[in-house]
Amino acid sequence: MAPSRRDHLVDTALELFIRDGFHATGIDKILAESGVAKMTLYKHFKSKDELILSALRRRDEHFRNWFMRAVESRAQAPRQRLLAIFDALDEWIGGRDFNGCMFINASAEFARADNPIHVAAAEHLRLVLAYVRELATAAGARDAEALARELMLLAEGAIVMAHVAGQADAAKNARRAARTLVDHAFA
Amino acid sequence: MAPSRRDHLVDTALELFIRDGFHATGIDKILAESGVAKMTLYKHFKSKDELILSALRRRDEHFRNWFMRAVESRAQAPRQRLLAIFDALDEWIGGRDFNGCMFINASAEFARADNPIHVAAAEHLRLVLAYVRELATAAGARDAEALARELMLLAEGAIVMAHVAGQADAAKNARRAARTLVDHAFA
DNA sequence: GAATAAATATACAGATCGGTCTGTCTTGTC
DNA sequence: GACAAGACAGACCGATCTGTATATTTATTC
Repeated sequence: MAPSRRDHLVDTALELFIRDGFHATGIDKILAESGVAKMTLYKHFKSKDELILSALRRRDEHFRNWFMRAVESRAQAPRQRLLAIFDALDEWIGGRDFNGCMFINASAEFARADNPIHVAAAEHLRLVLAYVRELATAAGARDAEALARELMLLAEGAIVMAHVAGQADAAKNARRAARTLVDHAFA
Repeated sequence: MAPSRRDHLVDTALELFIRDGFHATGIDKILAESGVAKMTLYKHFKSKDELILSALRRRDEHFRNWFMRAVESRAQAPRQRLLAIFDALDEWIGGRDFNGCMFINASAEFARADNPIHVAAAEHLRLVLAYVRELATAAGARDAEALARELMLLAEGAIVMAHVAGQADAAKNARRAARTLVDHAFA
């Protein structure tokens, strides 16, 4: 079954938003790239912001799905999975299409905390943090919440250092630090 | 001596760029806010991008100046200064005007690595990292480069978690993790 | 006080923005 | 074959964008 026009639109928008940013990507470029008519877009979405929100939702789904599979396929032991987070991160960062975290970027362009787009970005981080907390709990960390938050800091920091400063080995540095923190959390 | 029109322009632009972002801040808004004429702007800057670059340079100067003073006024012992980084960070994040890191935001809006604005953002992180490395070296860490990079990850991660997810205590979590990493680096 | 330089106001150009409207063409169903 | 739904093309709207041109006012300096 062919993807619906709506899905195709969201996929195309997602790609362009990640590559060029939100403000820099005009409606017309999305339409030209996807071959969809303008009226079709506005039949499915009330505004560009709604399209952005749909793209963020899809990205959140895809990313977390990929991430959880990547972590869990790399290690069975819960404690090893906490480190596998950074192996997955390294794979992502090293990929050809890496262009930073879409949600960090969205928060940058829609800075006010009450903007629905910013709220969606915050929710994404909340969900990823919840997953890391699950891993930490399963591993039996003394303070799973604290450990999860610390590992999140390393992960987000690695994304930033890789994207902004071009540090290709950021995830490897993060993994080394994570091992120290994990060891300490179980000592 | 009154600040020059040029300086006033850069200061106003800086404020608006931090608050609303780069693409979302039009030339006209900067002019209206600063009370400067358009021709004056284009006498001093060839383009908006040049104004952005000037704003980034000023921000880099101001921020690193503030940051180094904030760290060094909080602790004398080099090893304590490594932790004071996160106390300074906490003060910044808790401030009323905190709106994320301007350089992370710039890299988000100007995503291509060869864009001069992106390059300027990368340079800022490089300089901050160099300072942290100095602190780590002065403290006599076994591997100052590695420790500095790890602490940078925590710092950038804290900025992201605070701005995107609204985690007001991100710097405190980062400080806790930093203590573990620092202790480990001297063990 | 005249000359000079700088900043001003204002209008405008040309492009692009998000979004609307009209009308045509295709497609599937009865 | 008639009909309805949905996607298409493309003109169009007002607003806004960066950047330019012109002409006036202000301030400094000799």
